Amino acid sequence: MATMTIGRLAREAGVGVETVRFYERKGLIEQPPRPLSGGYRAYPREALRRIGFIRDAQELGFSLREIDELLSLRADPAADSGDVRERARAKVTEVNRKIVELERIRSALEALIAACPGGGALRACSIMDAFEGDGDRDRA
Amino acid sequence: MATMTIGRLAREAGVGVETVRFYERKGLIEQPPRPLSGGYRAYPREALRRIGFIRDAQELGFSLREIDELLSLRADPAADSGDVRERARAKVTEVNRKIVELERIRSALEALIAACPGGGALRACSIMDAFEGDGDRDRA
DNA sequence: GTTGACTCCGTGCTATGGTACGGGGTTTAG
DNA sequence: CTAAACCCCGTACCATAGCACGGAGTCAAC
Repeated sequence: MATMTIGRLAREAGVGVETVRFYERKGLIEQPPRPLSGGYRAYPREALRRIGFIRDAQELGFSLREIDELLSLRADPAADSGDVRERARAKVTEVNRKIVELERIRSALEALIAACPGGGALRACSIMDAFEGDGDRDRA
Repeated sequence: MATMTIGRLAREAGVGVETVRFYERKGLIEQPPRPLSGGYRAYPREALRRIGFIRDAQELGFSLREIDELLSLRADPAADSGDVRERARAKVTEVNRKIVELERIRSALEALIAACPGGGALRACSIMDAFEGDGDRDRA
């Protein structure tokens, strides 16, 4: 069969069984079909990719609520596709901002690495000396 | 004078006063000098940039503990600069991974935007259809 | 020298994202 | 048909990252 139990899904996804149930309660993964009168959940393999996406997005600073928003962006005939496009574009902007900030941090780290090439007599330097942060975030 | 009170610092940084004190307790910003016998904290303007960095890094999925690690990467003569370089390089690798994942998410969003150009009769599509996630994270 | 805004500190509460537990029911293998 | 391994659900507990509060001290201005 092409389905798996919750235990196997959790193991393969590298999370706990409780985490899968937690995501289900939060609506991040849909409750899979199960034999009437209380049998076990039978997950399609696709659920594995979905959990992978959730974990990836979490490491990038998206909350579960935001991940739910990402996942519920869908273009089906029943939805207002203009609205979906708009929200998707907003997410792209957000992602681009994150990439820019990560690149700034990377630059700062690389400057730090370059600045201390050996056990020489260097002036103290930290990541803040190289980080180009202007604190523009709250001037909206 | 070139210093500011905690209230002003918090306002300009866009955080609460309690948050500043919280960061101080956690060692993320050092306790500023203050008149002996209990006067007010006098923050240098630099503290503003530091808080900016903390907020930026948080939005990118770094925990306060990890941010502390980033901030304490410093190449001063008293430190083992080889070790600092090594840790900095590890952080660069981590940052690069995050950038790659964000680019994958961006591609998926752009595919979604392209796939639903108007109110046409399109097959349902979601971000998962375009996301190239192989779930390799736990095969270490 | 008093008022009002601000700061001090400790303590307690909240939301998020889980993890642990425990008394059951289910499934599969022998 | 029974035992081991797994799953069910609810509830409780935990760490992280703050926010709220309250009584007291401080500072600036009038």
